[in-house]
Amino acid sequence: MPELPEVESLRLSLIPRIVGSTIQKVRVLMPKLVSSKGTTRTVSNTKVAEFINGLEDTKIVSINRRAKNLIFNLSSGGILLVHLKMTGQLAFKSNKNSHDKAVIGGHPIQESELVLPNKHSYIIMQLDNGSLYYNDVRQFGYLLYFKSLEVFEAEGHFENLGLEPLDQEFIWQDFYTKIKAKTGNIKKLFLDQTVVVGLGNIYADEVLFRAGVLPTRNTNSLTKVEIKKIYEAILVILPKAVNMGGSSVANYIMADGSRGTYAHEHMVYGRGGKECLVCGTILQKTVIASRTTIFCPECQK
DNA sequence: CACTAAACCTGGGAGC
DNA sequence: TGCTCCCAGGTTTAGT
Repeated sequence: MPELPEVESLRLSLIPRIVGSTIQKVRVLMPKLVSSKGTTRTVSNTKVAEFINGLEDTKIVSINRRAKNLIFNLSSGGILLVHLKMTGQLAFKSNKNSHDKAVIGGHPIQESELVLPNKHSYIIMQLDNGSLYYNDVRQFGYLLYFKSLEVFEAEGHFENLGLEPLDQEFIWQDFYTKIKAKTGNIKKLFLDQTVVVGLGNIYADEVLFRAGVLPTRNTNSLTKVEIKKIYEAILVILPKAVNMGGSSVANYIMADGSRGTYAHEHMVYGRGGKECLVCGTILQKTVIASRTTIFCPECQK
């Protein structure tokens, strides 16, 4: 899936298009997607009806993000929570036939040809100014409706999430303290979202490469200097990736179907067996927490 | 507790 | 052209 830069780029591309729009009609073609996370998802007709009734005739007031979740605040006081998991997409088609190109960080992003709806458009929302499609090839994602902030908070969806790396609150001392309180290898720690959120398999490897730290290193062996390098790498890589619309490795797209260009900046992700772009050493591949992990044995210690 | 593997799914690419 | 196997941006849950 999209990691933080992709979810954030999607959010930024959605805001000018659908904040202020009213949801008129909702169609749920894949009922399990509106139900709670989990491995086997079964959904009652009542649950689907609650989802549809909660969203119809309500206005999208704002769109926020926590970790890799998108949070739509509705004029009714209700909340729509969207998680894209591996292959989710939110694509908007305007009623107007205009070519409206995505502009992220001041730079227009190249458009792709996206047919909407398509065979994986499983939830379709008709807005007053266009249509919003939730597509998801692998069907891992979910869209959850909560009738109020109180109900949403009571469910404790975000309770184990760590620091938001793009926030002002992401300060060095907090990061250092939190990381020192954990054990286990640093890559696994990034993937589990408990210290800092938003890094996934791509950005965990990219950050560790930039910081010069091996992904296999146990947190209790990391020096203060090394942790500082990791902290600084996060602060450089994530904003830059957002500015470039994220990494479109396979099917990640923004609201208008355009693709992000940060994949061109990848130093290690997807480059196992190739030469390190800094020192020329062959990049090594290993598996950590069941995920393919790429690193440079020379640049990372 | 900590860690790993499986589960949820479809599709693209590699190799034969 | 087609088959089989492996792999994929995430996260939860079952099993050791």
